[in-house]
Amino acid sequence: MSAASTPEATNRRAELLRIAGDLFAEKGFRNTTVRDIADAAGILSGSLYHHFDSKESMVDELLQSFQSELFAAYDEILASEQPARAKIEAAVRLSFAAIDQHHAEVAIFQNEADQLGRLERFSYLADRNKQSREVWMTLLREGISSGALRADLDLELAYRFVRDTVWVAVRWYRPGGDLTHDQVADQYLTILLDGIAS
Amino acid sequence: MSAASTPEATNRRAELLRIAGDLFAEKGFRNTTVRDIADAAGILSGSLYHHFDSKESMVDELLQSFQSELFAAYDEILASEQPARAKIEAAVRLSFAAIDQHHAEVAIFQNEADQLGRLERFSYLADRNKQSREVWMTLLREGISSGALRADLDLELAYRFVRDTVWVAVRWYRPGGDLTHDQVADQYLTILLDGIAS
DNA sequence: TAGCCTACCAAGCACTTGCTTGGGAGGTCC
DNA sequence: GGACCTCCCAAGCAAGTGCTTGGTAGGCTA
Repeated sequence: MSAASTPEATNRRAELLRIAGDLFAEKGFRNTTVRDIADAAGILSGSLYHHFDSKESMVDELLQSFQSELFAAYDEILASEQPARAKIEAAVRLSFAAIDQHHAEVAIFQNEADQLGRLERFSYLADRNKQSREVWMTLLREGISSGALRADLDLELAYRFVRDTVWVAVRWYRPGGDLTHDQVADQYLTILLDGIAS
Repeated sequence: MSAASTPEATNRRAELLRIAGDLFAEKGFRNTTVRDIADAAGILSGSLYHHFDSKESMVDELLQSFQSELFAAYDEILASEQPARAKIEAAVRLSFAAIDQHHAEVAIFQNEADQLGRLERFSYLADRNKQSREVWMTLLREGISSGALRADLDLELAYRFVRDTVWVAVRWYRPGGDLTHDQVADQYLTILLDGIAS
């Protein structure tokens, strides 16, 4: 019925979660069937329910553990002692590192957050969304007041611009490709900070 | 069996298509059932098949007519006699106008192109993707060779950056909101061209 | 007024969906 | 060697899926 008493004890469970996450990221949550997951794992669909309560709980676990890790890292940057511009660069780099190391989770969050967020179980997604907004707005405000960023920026639009440009890269970036995530982050930062005009 | 001999003759059909498009955009294609569409239209699901062959043909018609209109407009900009920077600005503005006026179609294309593209019927989506790449790469190259854009740009990454930042706005932009699509385009262009740094 | 048309309903078919049930093979612990 | 545990299979259920079928009401045309 329930999973192992200590979830981390069994790594079969962790592997099933990884397989499910990859499929959710590739085909979408609703578009991935429990039979798809079971096939990819080499077992029958019913056997998945020895490890997990439901399909929902799989994606729930993936998103929660990823987000708690991500936001802890954001908080560290916010609390650090460095110039505003360096903080922004660090936050952008962190996001690209997340795309590299937690590709499935980022993709799932980007593609399914709107849909899942309507379910009560996933109401924390809206909270994390607000939290993300506060992180970036704080960084942008610090940047403006310190003189590192243009004072004539529309804060709200600038926030959306930064947020979107950072996370949308999950659509094409593939771990192990030509460029490392830090190289991509460098290029994005030069464009974001200084623009493409000469 | 088949639809009206002249599709534009009946506007009931056009309205059903609009209703379906809104639902596809909001809930996703697979996640929208023919019963959802019929409910929203106030008829029974079977009655939809008097107007359309299949659910697939509905989204097909939406995407094809939108894209043929969009790329005709891009071609006009490419062929026009104006400086490289003005062409880029025009192309960005055109994209935001499309988000405003064809919100559902843009959202569907952004969210479903990867999935639908795997079906042979929607193989033209990949062609349009290449065509879009050629449009933007041409604009960027003209910008660099004319001196309007920085010469040290990574063309490939710059293209992805521009493409993504333009279309991803469909996620939050809502027609009839605080800002017009042209105001949003202005803000995006200042950031894209000159960056957020001071 | 006969023939045809558009737009729809009522019912249901074949299939897919997430999930449940009962059980069994192989290992571990005392 | 008995009790327990982990991990899985075999079979199937109820709900939901896209789509089909036969039919009907009301209008338009000759």
